[in-house]
Amino acid sequence: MKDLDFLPLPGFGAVLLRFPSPPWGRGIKGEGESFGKVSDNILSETAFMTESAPLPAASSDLAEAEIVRLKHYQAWRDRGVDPYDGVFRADSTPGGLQTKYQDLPNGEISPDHARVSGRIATIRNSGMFIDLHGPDGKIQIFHDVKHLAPERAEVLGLFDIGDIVGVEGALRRTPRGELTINAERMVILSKCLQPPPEKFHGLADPEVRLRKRVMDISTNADLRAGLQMRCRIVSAIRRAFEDRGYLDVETPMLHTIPGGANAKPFVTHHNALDIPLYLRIAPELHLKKLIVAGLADRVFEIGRCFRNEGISFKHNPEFTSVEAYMALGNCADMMALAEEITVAAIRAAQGESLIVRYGDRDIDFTPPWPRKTMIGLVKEATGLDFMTLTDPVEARLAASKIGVDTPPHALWGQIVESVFGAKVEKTLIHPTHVMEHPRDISPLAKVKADNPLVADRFEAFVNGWELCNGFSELNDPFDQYGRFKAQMAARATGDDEAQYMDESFVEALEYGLPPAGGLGIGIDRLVMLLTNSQTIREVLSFPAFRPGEGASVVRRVDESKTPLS
RNA sequence: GACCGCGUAGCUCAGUCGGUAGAGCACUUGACUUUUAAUCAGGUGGCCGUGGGUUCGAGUCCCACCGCGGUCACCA
Repeated sequence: MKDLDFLPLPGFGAVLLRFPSPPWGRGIKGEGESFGKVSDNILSETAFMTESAPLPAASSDLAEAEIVRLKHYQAWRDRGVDPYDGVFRADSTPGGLQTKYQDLPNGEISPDHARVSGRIATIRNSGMFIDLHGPDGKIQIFHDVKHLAPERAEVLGLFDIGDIVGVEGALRRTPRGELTINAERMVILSKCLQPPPEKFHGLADPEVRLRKRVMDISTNADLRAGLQMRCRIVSAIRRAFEDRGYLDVETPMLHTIPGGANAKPFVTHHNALDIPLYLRIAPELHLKKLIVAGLADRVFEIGRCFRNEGISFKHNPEFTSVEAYMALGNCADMMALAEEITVAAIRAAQGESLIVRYGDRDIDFTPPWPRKTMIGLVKEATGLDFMTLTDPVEARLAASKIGVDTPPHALWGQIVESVFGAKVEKTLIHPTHVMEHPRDISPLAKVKADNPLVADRFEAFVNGWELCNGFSELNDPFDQYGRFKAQMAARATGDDEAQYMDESFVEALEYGLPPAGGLGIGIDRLVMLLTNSQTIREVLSFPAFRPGEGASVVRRVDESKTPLS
């Protein structure tokens, strides 16, 4: 056996395991030339000295599994290897190899070599079989321990589940059908000091899942697939807007006046300017300013909004929306656009079918979606016709009689909205455009020419959730100024989510905003529907939660004075 | 914010009527060497969320607090 030919030189760190030529088939034939060549590369990539780290110290409250990992870390150091400073160039990924060699028959060995990196997920047969997980899939690693030199076999034991390693070797498919790399070398690229979650169940406690989010994503294939799907959906949405001539723009997150929505903002402070700044609750006003400015006739922005409100299965303090504005467009254009964009997202998620399975429901997104007025839906559900109950006092009394209580200062439109929210919203399972929202609750939308009580505005509801919001943008600066004044009055009566006067926005309107349609879509909720996720946490990489006491092996070791022995 | 539920080993979970703290995975020692959540035999590992109370005795009962979840409220 030629094992010793390939031992790393003293002081050359990261090449740790060398295995002899495999005792089977074509691997023997190809081994000499390709191995020698690649070997030089790996040696050159990894040939560097590593400083000896200070001896770690472990406090007695470390779990045994943590201490073992620290000892393995130290053992690498003792061999002159920095287990965080390896260099490895992969030419393949686990999932890519699964696809490329899907036709390799059981028991066959490919003449090809591959170099992959990944995280050790399981170790079987005392290191003989290792499952290596990468973002796109997994592949099995095989070590023929019988042919491993004793000094190398010893090093094999320094690998732990969770370590990130690089592996090179020939490809084969085992008689039982598992695509496998016959490892000729394995390199430590990053030592895993924390014991990973239980390999079969992963993390189950919802709190632990949040606090150890990194490991949840790493070990929970469904979560990982959902987050990856989210990214593809967002890309598809971006492409769909660009295909329709919309310019992908960015506007400020820090606002001097929180505007564009009725919501409570997060407040921060700019030191040099010595002014409060608000994390944006909506990009709306800035995007319309860009239309005024003539940057483009069509703009869109996919990005974060922040609202200082409660957390629930469909609310996160920061969330992602897309907003789009179309010069010369109107509310009807936006309803059609909402359908097109949603269909593009569905195609990215599941292909041709527009029937989306969510929980135990099949939701049919086939356009065009039904278009109904809010007043009409409320009348259908309750028998109350708010077109004839236009006095706030009468309206409030009527709502109260059917169990919908509203505050004394509530405007007619707010009462209608409350009844709609209580009696109608939950019933809208299949996509439905709800049109003609009350003017009172639509301070940025044009009123309907034939009915000044309602705005030319719609919201699309799916599964009882609001998914889209769009309208014919109010571009009359006189009207807009008056609407802001009305919002200020509402704020004065205790409505702390009413909007602020934004004089710079009114001034922009005074330069002339062309007639325009605007649309907003809640990305998180759309992704929830398309990934069959029951909570918004499943579609966010790092959902919000209250911080608790952290636990870190490194920190505890640093604080300890007991040397690790 | 209100109510209900949960919190036990690194992870997943049992824990009966209040009476010595349990299993699987992980880790470790050994066996095994073409496994697939490998298997087999032994071993290590606990502030039972935190603090108080009742009791001869509390993981278990009571109170408070912390965290999480659910329902409701709030929420474009």
